[in-house]
Amino acid sequence: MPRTEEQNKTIRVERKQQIMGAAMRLFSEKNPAEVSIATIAKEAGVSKGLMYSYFKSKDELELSIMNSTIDEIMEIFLVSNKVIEGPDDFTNRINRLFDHVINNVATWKIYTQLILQSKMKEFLMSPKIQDVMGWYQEQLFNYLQKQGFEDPAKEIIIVGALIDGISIQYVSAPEFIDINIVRNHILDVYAKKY
Amino acid sequence: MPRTEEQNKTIRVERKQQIMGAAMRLFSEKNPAEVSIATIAKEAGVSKGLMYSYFKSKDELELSIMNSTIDEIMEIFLVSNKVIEGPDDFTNRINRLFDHVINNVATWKIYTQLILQSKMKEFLMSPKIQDVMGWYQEQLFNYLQKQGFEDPAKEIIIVGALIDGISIQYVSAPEFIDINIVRNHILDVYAKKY
Amino acid sequence: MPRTEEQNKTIRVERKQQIMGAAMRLFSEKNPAEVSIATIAKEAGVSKGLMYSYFKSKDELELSIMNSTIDEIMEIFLVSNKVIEGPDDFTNRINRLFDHVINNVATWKIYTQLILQSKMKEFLMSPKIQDVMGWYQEQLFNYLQKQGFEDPAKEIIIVGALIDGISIQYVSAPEFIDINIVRNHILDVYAKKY
Amino acid sequence: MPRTEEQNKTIRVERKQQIMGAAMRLFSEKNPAEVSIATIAKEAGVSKGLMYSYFKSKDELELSIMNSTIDEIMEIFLVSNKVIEGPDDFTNRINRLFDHVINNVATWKIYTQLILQSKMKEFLMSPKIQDVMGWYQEQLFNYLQKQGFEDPAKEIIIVGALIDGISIQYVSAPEFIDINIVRNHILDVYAKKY
DNA sequence: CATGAATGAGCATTCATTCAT
DNA sequence: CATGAATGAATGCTCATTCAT
Repeated sequence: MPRTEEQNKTIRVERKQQIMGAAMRLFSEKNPAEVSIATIAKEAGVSKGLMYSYFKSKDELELSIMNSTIDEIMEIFLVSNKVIEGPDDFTNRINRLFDHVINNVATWKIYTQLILQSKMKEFLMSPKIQDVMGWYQEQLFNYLQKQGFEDPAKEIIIVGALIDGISIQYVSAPEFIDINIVRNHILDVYAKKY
Repeated sequence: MPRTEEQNKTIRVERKQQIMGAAMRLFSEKNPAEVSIATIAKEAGVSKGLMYSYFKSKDELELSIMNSTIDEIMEIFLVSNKVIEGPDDFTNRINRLFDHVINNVATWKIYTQLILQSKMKEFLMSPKIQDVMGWYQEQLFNYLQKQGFEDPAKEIIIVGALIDGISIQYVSAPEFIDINIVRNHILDVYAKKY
Repeated sequence: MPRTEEQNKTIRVERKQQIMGAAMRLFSEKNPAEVSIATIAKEAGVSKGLMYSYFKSKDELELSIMNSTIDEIMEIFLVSNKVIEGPDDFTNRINRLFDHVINNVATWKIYTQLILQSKMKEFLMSPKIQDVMGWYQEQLFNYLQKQGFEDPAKEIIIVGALIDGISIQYVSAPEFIDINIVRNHILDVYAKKY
Repeated sequence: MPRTEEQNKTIRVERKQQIMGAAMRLFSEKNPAEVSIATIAKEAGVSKGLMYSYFKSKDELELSIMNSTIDEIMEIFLVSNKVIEGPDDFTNRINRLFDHVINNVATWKIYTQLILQSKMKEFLMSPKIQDVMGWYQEQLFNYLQKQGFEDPAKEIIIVGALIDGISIQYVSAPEFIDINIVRNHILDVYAKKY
């Protein structure tokens, strides 16, 4: 008795995640160029041939992973598009972000590798990303202004550098880096309630 | 008559730099794994075969570039091993560092890519690197203590994160990032003269 | 639907023999070092890439052929491990051997090439080979003693030299060498019935 | 002061022998195809370039060695073209031959490798070689006839097989083979004085 | 005569992709 | 939907050969 269409759809979604999960695990340890389709297939527990039923090419698989990684990280910042309501909300968001870095080293390793690739530039400059980023910076600007910072634009850059810097250090060597020192510093400086 | 040994040495030194320069240019744009020896040879204007007269393997070439990149960056920090004498000296060092980032984007792009590679971990943990890093942190610690900071160790981490963060942003998209905002921030906070 | 495991096994066994057959044909004419994988693939009627699905490397292919050649030749001598029962049995064995040389020039060409390779020495000195050889010499010794030869050990060396010598001559130029003269000589001298 | 033409000629002859000697040493251990010109040059203590002033190509070098090896071995048999005068002369020739095998394993290793190569066939079938061989077989025939052998042609084949067989065994593993057993056997059978 | 830097064709090997089953 | 045998283009690397010095 053949599977229903519904069942097939479920299988397809599961299989796709299975494959992407395997690929992410491998890509976080090695460069995509150094990970073969055969290796990914084995890690995912499927045949090489089946891979091509889910992704037209290795490039498309890489792109899918890039997209879902970016999406995952964007989601952290967005919190469903709501405005930053005050120091507590800001604190929550920062905590969410740092916790995510700590709990998803693989994702962030991929993310940091990605932003260094020249083919990512166009991607990061795409309207979608720019929109999210622009909106987020606006939120931060308003929040920091409300908090009494003279040059909120400058502070945004500083916070961004701090987060990027400590994240890259952390994913490079999680066992040697105390990421919370920077987290607390950011909260101390930018989430003080007056 | 055959070339003198002197002449051959000169040729070999020049050629080697020619090849390493070409490789650095390409490695800064793409992952080494995605850059073929043939491409490097063409960029360097030499034949594929000659590459192997200067580097036993592609791996050795990559390693050479890793080493020279690390050496170059270490040199920025060391300033002939002298202690940090005061705010002016600190300012000079920070300027030297930021100027180097601005003028050597390729080198720093490679550097940031390198620290994400797992095979680099052992390298960065090697005594040589750890020595330099340890010595440098000691210098910074003493300087920041003299400057009146309560928790110099914390400040070192923050400055490190700031520098790493803004550098990675800058080398990713130099035309969009105003690296000097962070430079001035660091100087404002840590090089104030009392 | 995918092929059954059984079907795949059959395919792999056939293909492997196809490749080894082609390689033996070529190796019997030229030194393995002078025969490229591309040539073997063409002779076998498969793609270069497929070769590596059956043999991890060219070296492994050469080794496989060495092994199967040695095995084939050992088998000639063993005759199911039975003792040499008398002149008739001895005659049969000698005939079997000479017939095999005549009908398998390629195999013997490879065999003679092999015993000259220094890397074969350790192989020929391996316990497995030494066991078979030792057992066989013992059998011969007993037989020749029973036949009334004063110094059977000496005769074994002479017979061995005769066989090796005429074989190498025969496989070098089958059309010019009358191998049966030596066959008859051996039978005349060592299989006379009293 | 430039070298005289005489001196140059001497140098050239010496250099050539130096190179051929080095090549023979290496060829006796490894297949020519596995020995690079660079290796031969280093072993001979000359530059790669110089090799080409003495031999137009690697092939020509191999051919030169083939020729000189064959010449050297032919010389053993010929003894200045004199007829075989009797058992003592025959004994001397056999001894000369066996001693040469024992003292020139490298040469004989090359020789045995050579006769298995298909490109050697035409060489061995060349008039020059055939002449020498023919003449030598005639000598042997006459000698053996005089010694009272019924079928000298058959004996020639047997002696040839014995010598080839024991030689190939000896050069394969000199430390395990007692070549003199065959030498004595040949002398016993074919150099008995009546 | 002598050197070794330089070349490029050729080789072993890998791997994304296809396709018969 | 699922498999893995098969392909062939591309890659790292070697090596005979050339040639400026």
